[in-house]
Amino acid sequence: MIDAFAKEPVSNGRIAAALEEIADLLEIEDENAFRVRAYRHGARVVRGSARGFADMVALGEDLADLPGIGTSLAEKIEELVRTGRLAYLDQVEGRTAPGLRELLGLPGLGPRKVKALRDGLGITTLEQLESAVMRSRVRGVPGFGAKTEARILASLEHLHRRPVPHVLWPAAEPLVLALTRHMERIPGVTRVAAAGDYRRLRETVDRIELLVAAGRDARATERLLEYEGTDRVVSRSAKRVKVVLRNGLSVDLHMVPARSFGAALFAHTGSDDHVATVRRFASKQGLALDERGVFRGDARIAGRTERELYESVGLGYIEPELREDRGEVEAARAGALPELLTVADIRGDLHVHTSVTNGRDSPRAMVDAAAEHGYEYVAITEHTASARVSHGLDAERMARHLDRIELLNDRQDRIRILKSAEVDILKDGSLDLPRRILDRLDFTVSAIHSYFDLSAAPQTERILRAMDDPHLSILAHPTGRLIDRRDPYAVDFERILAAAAERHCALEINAQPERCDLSDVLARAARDAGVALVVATDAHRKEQLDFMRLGVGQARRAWLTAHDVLNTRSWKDLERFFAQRRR
DNA sequence: GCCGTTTTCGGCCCGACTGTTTTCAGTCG
Repeated sequence: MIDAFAKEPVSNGRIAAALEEIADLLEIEDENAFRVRAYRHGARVVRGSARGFADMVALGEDLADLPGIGTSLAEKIEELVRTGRLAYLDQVEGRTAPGLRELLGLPGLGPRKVKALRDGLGITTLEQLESAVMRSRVRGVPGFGAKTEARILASLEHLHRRPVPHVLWPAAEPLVLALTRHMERIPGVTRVAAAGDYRRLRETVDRIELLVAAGRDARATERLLEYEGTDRVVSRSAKRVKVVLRNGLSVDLHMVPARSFGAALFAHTGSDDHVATVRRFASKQGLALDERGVFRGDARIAGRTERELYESVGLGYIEPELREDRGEVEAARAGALPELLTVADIRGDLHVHTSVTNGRDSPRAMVDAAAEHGYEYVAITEHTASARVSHGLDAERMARHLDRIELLNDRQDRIRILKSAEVDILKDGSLDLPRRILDRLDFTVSAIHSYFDLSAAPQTERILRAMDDPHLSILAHPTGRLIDRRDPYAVDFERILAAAAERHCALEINAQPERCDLSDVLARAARDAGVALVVATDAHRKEQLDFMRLGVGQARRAWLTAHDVLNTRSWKDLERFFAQRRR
């Protein structure tokens, strides 16, 4: 049935991009804002779905049953999936110029101003805008003045210099910590907190949001400008200052009174959708919720802490990682929020490399570092031979390596060293070690490192075949994506999940910052499909063992509890789980 | 365009900030 449609199924990403483009173009046309929002929301639903919309269409499911998708969006998505085209998008594109969407991306330019530029000066591209700004023609358009013109020029120059819209979470962390320390040293400052994507542990961060509570004369916004990493000021007022750091990341600093700190933290932590949903929930009860607090009429009934805010509207406290409008508000109302995994629950790291293959530190050093983390066990998982670039071990070298690991284990009793390997899954789905070696291992971490561009059918078969081998215990970095660098390989993920659940194969949440693989969305789908998960760092040097915090963060974003994650268990229990695979 | 224990029409979050069109529209978060 699925084959009745186009050979290359239309991806969720492509559907979402089409809906977003319609939203952008309609916005420029000054279409009803709620209609625009409906397209944007639809795009988010598609992008956030673990299931392929193309599959759902192929199975004859009614897309309009999904929240945020109505009959109109459902029809358009089906058309796109079936034909690869979307007539409505072509139509809207046909009446607008292609460069206009880029103009919308400039700070200070919204749909109305973009429209005014087009109607007034015929500007439809960044180049035309730049030329008009240079000749001071923009200030002649109604609604524009010399200041706006100067700001546009600054934005354009900035655009030429830096196409870096975001950083991976761990790159934001030292900046957040340094900024926090800088602000905390200012006399009169009583509290500093980071909010935004950073606080929600999103895999990437495109802006640092910092809240500061201070006495009236602390002049905290001015002091931010003294921070050595500050490159330039974008905007500034008594309550808010926005700067760009030397590395290109922007920082928004909000001055907040202590009595509103919780409400402001809530509002700036986001996500926007979560905040909107909680606000709607409050308003149904006759309560008004904004950055200052929760109000019944003129009376403030909450605002000092987030917990107080949630409770005042009849919800349990919702952890930041859950605030994505993915059902957490309903769960909080029903008292059904999960008790999320914590770093303290983790008893060991199951994916660690050493200098024996492509790691930096010796096995001894990695084991010591793992012991210092308080772990009960650590698995040394070297690459196998076919992973040539990683100096992978062939059968003979792996045998000698395992001898040495056994020796190392005997010589210390701080931590149990597990014998494992990151076994390459070859093109035909077989594992890259002979059975006699695989039998010596406590378990394996198996992964794809080659032929990323197979189409979905053979790639899926390859992985299923690998899972048929009882030696495959954990499928590592299951989608192969590298954030901003490489898309996930094409695969029928639902079949992978079904097979993993049936065969007791665990799936990894790989905590390398540019992997975060599985993603939050897919990890949640895996859990829902009954698949056991592992959070592991894939550390190649001892400091990288700290990536566990990021991996646990992604697991929390996936609603996982300690129960869902295998490496919260003792080795004895873990061994029992892996033994289910090998009769 | 979506949605409904105020259900098929009429809402949909809203206040702060900015620049400019001097009394408020547009943008942002």
